[in-house]
Amino acid sequence: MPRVVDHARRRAEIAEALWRVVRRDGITATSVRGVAAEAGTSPSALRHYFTTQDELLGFALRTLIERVASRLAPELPGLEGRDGALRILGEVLPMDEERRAEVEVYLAFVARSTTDPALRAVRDDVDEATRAAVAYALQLLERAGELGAGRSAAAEADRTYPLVDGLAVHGTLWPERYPPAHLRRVLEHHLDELSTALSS
Amino acid sequence: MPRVVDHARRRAEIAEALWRVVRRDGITATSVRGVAAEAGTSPSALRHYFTTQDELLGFALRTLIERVASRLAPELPGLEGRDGALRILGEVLPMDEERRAEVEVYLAFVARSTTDPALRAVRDDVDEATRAAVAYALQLLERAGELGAGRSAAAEADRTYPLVDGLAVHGTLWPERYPPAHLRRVLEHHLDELSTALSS
DNA sequence: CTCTTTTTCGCACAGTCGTACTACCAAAGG
DNA sequence: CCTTTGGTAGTACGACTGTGCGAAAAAGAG
Repeated sequence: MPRVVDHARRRAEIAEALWRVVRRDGITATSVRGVAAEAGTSPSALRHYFTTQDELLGFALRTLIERVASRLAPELPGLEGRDGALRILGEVLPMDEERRAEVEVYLAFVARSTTDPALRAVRDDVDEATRAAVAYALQLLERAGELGAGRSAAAEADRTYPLVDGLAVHGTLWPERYPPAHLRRVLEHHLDELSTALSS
Repeated sequence: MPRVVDHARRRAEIAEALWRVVRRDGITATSVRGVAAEAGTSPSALRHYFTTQDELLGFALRTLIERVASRLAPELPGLEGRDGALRILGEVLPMDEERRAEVEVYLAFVARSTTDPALRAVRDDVDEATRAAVAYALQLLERAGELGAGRSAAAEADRTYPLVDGLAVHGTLWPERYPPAHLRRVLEHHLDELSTALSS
């Protein structure tokens, strides 16, 4: 066997290089040559790991999603009550620079995914997974009795999901106007509200 | 005087052609040649109205925003109470195909605006204007006594704005999963909530 | 008619894109 | 040592990009 290289690790490194290029130049100006330069290699070497650009883009997006998911998944079984719900909902929010970068890259991919079927499929999965995560957070509240009388976990999830997504977008696009403290305050205010009884 | 052409109208037509191209091919694949073909002219003729591509993109985005704003502005003074608030908040939501198209194009521009200073400025203005519109809607509720006791119009605006924006994004990206009826139901549920007293 | 001016068209230039192809290089097995 | 093979680099090709330039067309003024 010749020169051994960790294939999976190399692909992941290239994906991370792509994220940096997308953040710096935008997804429109993200080229195979640019990513190769950022990763410190040549376009030809890059093509050894990804035969086509679409494959590279798809892998980079899927890796990004998996990174977020794998950060939340392991501790998910141990979560309970309001703190657990906050932990879940807060994971999507850009509370630090790392997560802000992730959302920023993701937003660029979302725009592209409207006209790219492969990316579109990933986008649909992300929506499904996020919605499920929010629904689970609401169930944690309900189970802990932190959901006010007369409230439906499903109905409140329908409202909480777009709220959290909207907060994530705002916090990512305008971090000065909507800093982490603001996001947290709005989210906590919302959870406070959910704990009160719903008077018809 | 030679062949007279309504300059402003022609520019608007070209902008609309650009919107169609962005929806069809994505903003990444939106080229001067493509827009010219969609508008039924040549790239050279197009260049007579927009000397550079950045100028074309900026004008198209600004025109899109003005279109939404001019639809809401005239009837804004006459709006009152819950119906008025619903009217304002509903304007941003993709309740019909036309508005869904607008939001879709806008989302494409948002992605681009992260790396384009001129578009970025417009994006910042849109955030400011939308936030002000939501705040105004909340004031309408407050003035009509439809804001529950103990509630602050400002604090509820902080929560309502990302909610509406999130609903708009969801309804645009996944119109089958989040159809107009769903958006309206979630929004009304939220307004119902705002009319109740806030128990500390 | 001619002249003038706005609009349009065709062509060309330099640059970048994705990707195919070929040669080279390094390291492990014999 | 040599051979084999995964990885890398260079180069090239055709297509497409934004944009500049010069000529043609078209219509009102004289």
